[in-house]
Amino acid sequence: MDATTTLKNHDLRVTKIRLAILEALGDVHQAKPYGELQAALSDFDRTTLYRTLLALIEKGLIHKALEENGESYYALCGGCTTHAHTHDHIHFKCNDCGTVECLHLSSEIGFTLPGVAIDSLEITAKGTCQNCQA
Amino acid sequence: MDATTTLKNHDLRVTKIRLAILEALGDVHQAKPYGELQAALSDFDRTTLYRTLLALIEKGLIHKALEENGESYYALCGGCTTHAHTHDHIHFKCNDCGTVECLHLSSEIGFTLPGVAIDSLEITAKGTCQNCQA
DNA sequence: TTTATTTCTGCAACATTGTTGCAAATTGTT
DNA sequence: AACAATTTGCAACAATGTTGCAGAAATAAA
Repeated sequence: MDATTTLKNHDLRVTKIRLAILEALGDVHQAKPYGELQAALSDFDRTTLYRTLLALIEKGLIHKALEENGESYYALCGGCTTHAHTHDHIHFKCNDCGTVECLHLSSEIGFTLPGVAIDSLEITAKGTCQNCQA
Repeated sequence: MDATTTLKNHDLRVTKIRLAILEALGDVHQAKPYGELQAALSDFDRTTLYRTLLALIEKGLIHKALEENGESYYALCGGCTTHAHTHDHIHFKCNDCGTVECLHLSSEIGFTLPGVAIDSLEITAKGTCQNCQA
């Protein structure tokens, strides 16, 4: 499915920056930091990028994978909709190359906290990715 | 153990803002957002607060519990040292009252990701805390 | 395809947090 | 009390987040 169709399916008009963002995010399993996106999309206004990211998040096309040192990382969603974000995955950041990946978990992580009702769970693992292991 | 002793034990000079930060963080199990700290410590310069937080983190007295919407949440460490941060806990944020708690896990969370070497793990759960459940 | 309507974009402007350099003030030590 | 080492406050700037608004662009309607 191409980006144009994806946008239409998600109730979004097809515009240059939206197509550009979807293309820039490219790989479904890799999150990109805001700074990198802005550099890649420097033709567009910063405000527009900001608002477009918000719109894409709201419609369930992308999600904020991670926030670190004041910078947000964004990634395409695999199967999220406006009403149901199914993020049964964890984010892994390689301390070496800085790559942030969205990985699916083979097994469910289950645990309870006494007294509290858990709605959502975010797991961020850090370490060394396969490529960076000498 | 009082704050003055704690600072000395951690190789830090005893200054007003450091005592004030430790006091402001108060409860070991609750993380406070930067904005709240700044408001509580408005007598001090913002830069000083910033640098002091860095110093306290480096010496293992406090840790950054969570980063959300560009704001960092800080909490006292329970048993961290300069060289060994033992954060075998998760952070829980109540969507109702906004409270962020550092909770210890009763059981270890164990899982592996194919190919990668995991160094650290951060888990943030969101939901409704005990107080906010009607 | 032209027009109308809705939405999006770019610009200006400002708030907040992060960050560094430097001189003056403070702390711990002798 | 004097000294050396740190720390603080101020100034200054970078980056990100955020809003309002007018002009531009995209879709819907004629």
